[in-house]
Amino acid sequence: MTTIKDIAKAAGVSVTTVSRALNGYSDVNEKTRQKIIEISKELKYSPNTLARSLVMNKSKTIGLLISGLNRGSIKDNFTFEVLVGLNQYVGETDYDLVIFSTTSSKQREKTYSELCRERRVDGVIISGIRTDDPYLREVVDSEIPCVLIDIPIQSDSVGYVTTDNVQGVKKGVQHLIELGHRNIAMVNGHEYAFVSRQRLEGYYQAIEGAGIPINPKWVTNGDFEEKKAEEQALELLSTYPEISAILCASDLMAMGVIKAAKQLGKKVPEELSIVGYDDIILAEHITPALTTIAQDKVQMGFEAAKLLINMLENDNEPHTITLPTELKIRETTSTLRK
Amino acid sequence: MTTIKDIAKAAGVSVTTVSRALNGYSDVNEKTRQKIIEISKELKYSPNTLARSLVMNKSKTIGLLISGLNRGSIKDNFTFEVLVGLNQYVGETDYDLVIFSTTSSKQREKTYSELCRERRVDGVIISGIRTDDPYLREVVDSEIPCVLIDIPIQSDSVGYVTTDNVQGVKKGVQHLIELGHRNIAMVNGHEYAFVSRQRLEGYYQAIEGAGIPINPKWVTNGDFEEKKAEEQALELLSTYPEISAILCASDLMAMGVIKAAKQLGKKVPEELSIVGYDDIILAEHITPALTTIAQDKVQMGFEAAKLLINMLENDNEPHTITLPTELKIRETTSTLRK
DNA sequence: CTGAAAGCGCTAACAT
DNA sequence: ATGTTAGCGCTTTCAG
Repeated sequence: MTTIKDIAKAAGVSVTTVSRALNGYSDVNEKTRQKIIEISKELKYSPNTLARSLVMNKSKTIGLLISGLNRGSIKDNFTFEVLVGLNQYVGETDYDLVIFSTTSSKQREKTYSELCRERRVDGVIISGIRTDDPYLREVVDSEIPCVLIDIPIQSDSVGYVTTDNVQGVKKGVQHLIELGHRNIAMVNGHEYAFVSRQRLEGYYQAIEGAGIPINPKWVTNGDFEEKKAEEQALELLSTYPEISAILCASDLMAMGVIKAAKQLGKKVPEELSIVGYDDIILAEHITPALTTIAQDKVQMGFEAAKLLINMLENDNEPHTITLPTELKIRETTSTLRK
Repeated sequence: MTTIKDIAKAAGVSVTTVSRALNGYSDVNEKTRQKIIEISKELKYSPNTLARSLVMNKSKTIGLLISGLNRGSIKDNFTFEVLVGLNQYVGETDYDLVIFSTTSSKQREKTYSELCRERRVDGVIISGIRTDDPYLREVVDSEIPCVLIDIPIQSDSVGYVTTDNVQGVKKGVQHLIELGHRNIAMVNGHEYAFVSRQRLEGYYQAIEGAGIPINPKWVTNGDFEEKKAEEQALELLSTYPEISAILCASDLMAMGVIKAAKQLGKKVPEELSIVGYDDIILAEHITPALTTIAQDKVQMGFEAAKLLINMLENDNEPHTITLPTELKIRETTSTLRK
């Protein structure tokens, strides 16, 4: 494996000059540079980024702490789309992404900062972490630049990108209200997700905004799981048959709710309108196609990478980005049938 | 940032001893070791893997060369599932995955080996590459251990994991034949994919095995694209209305074919039976649910990682794994209607 | 414009 | 059982 030493020898110069020539410094004779470049090509030289990182104390590497890289996250490919966005932006830079595997048994034997420091990543992107995850506290305390996805925390070294969850749900609920619904329930995620709190807030705002009294019993948690949501909906709809519409905090849960409706012999959307959240691939392909609040997951990844690299290179002030959502009206919502 | 030097100073020993103590060497007094470990905790020491990699000449890092990390690959989440499998296995080891972003404009300015050597990866996993990709030749020539997904090439340093594509398609076609079909067309991928060649072979074997004459005109390429497959099917079905069944080399293409059938007013499966390949998430959720040849993509990723790390650590001989497929009979195939 | 020398943090002979 | 020394490949003062 060729090193700058080899090149120096071949060119009859010092390693210093080789280093400077290859890195485009100005204070090197253009002829010398050309010669060095030529020789380095002949010798098929590639710089050793490890050595460079060691001395420069930065690795041009971004760590990925992503919980959704497991079998359970395949159906809703939120994680993948974020990854695509990250990759898209990072691909245009000289950074690389390293995946910290946190699925394993050994996962919690290393603290967050150990993980980062060992690999000497310049920054980190975190997605799919719960608010009660011990790593989260560490992130805030740590000096390492970090961008969170869907967790609105910020400091000098941490920023975030998220979508406007309050507005999102509001749009969904208002759509139902416009269709004449007043008995609107909600199947939310769980209390350890920031987005769930925000989506609940959106629900309240929309309901109250329409002068409809809030019934806390009509709000339940489905843990973002299809099965759990199905069970919750089953109970909800049996106990309160007057419910005519349900807003779900994820499309997967909406699919569970559709199953519940089917079991109870309630036709969707004639007897029960359903709104999902996310706009996963499945949403438009199931029957009936799911009305949902779409968020651009690829964009989220893209912006997260952009934000982090900006923080790394320039240190711009506002480290936060909130993306809009879009209501996609499809076939699971219709006017209230008396 | 604490280094072993700091620890050495604090413990009153040499850096060598610290290094040995921390790395579990036997030739160090147990008391000294305990003291060193304690101090290293107090000082919140994390080893610098960069420095270690540099001197050991291995990085405990696996490079990922994956073409399907872009918007176009979201619908069929083949890539993601492979990634999940990779992550699952790698997570149990002390390796990390680094994603080489090849989506970018700068992508082809670096050769394969430059990419690998710069980051000093110990091995590489490649997926989604075409047979005419210049990287492929480099892989074979290169010394760097590599596992290919779905490309049956092997040497001392390269292995592969794939599924039994011949058998897979054979099962699909035989299923159609058992249903009474004889006029069976095929929408294949493209000539730059090994799997396409193999799947075509499976088609031939099954057709000939049943004593049905082969009609080359009934085999067409859809480039693994939904839209392209739709167009091809449209032409095929218009020109040869006697075709009663189509085997597709991917589920996405099968969805295109379904659209084509719809346009021509052909009912699926009553008037046209369709078999897909892959068993993507969508397959069982669309209406009618797609009969397809399933491959376990997560498993593929898992085995690929396992294989590579085995090659890295032990150098076992046979570097190849072929996984089985499974025919999933759903709603797009039925007995031939006269 | 170029070179000598130091050092990034770590491991690995080779003593002792 | 422990320390000394050298060196991995690179960048970066500091001199010249």
